[in-house]
Amino acid sequence: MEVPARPGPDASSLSAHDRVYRTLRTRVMHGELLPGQPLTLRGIGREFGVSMTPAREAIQRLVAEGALTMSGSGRVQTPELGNERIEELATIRALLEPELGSRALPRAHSALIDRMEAINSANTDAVLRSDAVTYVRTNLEFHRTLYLRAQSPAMLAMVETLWLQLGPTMRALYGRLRRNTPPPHHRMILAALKAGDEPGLRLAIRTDVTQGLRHLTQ
Amino acid sequence: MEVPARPGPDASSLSAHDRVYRTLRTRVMHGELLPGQPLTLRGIGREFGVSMTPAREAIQRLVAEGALTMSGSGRVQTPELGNERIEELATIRALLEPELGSRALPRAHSALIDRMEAINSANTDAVLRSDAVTYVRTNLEFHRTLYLRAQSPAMLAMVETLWLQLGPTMRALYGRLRRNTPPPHHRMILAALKAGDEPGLRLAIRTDVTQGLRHLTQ
DNA sequence: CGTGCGGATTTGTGATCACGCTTCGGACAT
DNA sequence: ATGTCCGAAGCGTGATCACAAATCCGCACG
Repeated sequence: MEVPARPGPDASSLSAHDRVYRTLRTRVMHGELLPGQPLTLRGIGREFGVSMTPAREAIQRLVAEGALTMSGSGRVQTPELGNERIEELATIRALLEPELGSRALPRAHSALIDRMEAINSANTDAVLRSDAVTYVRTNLEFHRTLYLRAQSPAMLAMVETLWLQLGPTMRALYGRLRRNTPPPHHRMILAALKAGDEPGLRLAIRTDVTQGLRHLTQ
Repeated sequence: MEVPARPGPDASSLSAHDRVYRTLRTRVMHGELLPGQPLTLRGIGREFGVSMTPAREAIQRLVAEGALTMSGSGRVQTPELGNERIEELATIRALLEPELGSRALPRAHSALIDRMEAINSANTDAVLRSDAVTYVRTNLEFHRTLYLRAQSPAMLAMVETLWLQLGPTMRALYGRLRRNTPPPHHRMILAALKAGDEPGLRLAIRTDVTQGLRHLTQ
């Protein structure tokens, strides 16, 4: 119905299937859809006012990225990940994201850190309000704001694919345990950035990523 | 026309778009298509005897995986990667593949090593015959045979996505410099496997991945 | 009250078509 | 001989339809 995705900075909303794709993508990544939620081509087409053709392309693309799973009969739903899969994806995040942080560190000026602190406070707000979707969204924004400075588009795209696969699961997990403490390691990340401490930054990011998901699967 | 892809172990060739997708995917990954080669929906449909619809789905899926690039006007071709992108993808390989090797190490029995040595000799043959496509294919088979033992499907899928993006470029690069020496570090990988030397295996894989691509971009 | 079972509905798949845009080739003028 | 322009051909996009398979719901049977 609503959620304009992010018609955003790029003025390339030319094709209908791209608009559908982008909207569904951010919905999945931000955890607006719960794991196992089914999607139908005709339903999506109806919602976006398009026919089945662009809906099918958008769905197919999301399936290829792992944002959605397709059963043998073609039925599509958000993924329901097992613990071993969650830990595997967390491991990959722990391998890639410190590298992105390290590459961003030399280019992380004070304006960037200020912006990250603002996002982090919005994140803390979401925790106190028990707003799972906003929590996930601001958490990812915090990381992406830093990683954009790494100027490593392929690596960032790969990490976003991981976020995409974890989106519904993260929302469900964060919603399950109503944590009332802000994300623990974001302050360590900010401190390491200010100090220019590269090993400390790597460690802070790695523990933020793994710890954030590890104690949820136990 | 030919190249049955790998109708392979899974007997799920039910849908036409899946058959098209799989065939094109292995073509790209093995470097059977040169960088910049254009693809058209009607051409693919004609070749596979299907209409544009399944051809479009297969293409869209490959674009989502980075195996093909789509211009703003919807034109599709194999990617022409710049050096910085190649090095970035090689860095990601260097981060993920040693981890896969390390996870496979405890499960690498002698039968597996024997199979890898057979693949490696086929690889050496391809080098001596200057058969670039076979070289790329056996090289990837060598790695995949090991990584399958890691039982980390998400990580393996991510690495295969990297191979897919590098496919046309690898073929073009290996074809450009007619190397007549076999891949240098495969023997080190095999030796580390036999010795159960985990740090040595990580190093051997990392250098095989980076060195294999690094001295090609210079 | 639980358990199969059968028909109606809904779903994905693939083919076909119309539309608008991009691209490429040749003719013309310079 | 070179550059420009215009037309035709080819392209991707999206809508619609027919078909087969899967799913769902209610009814009958145990």
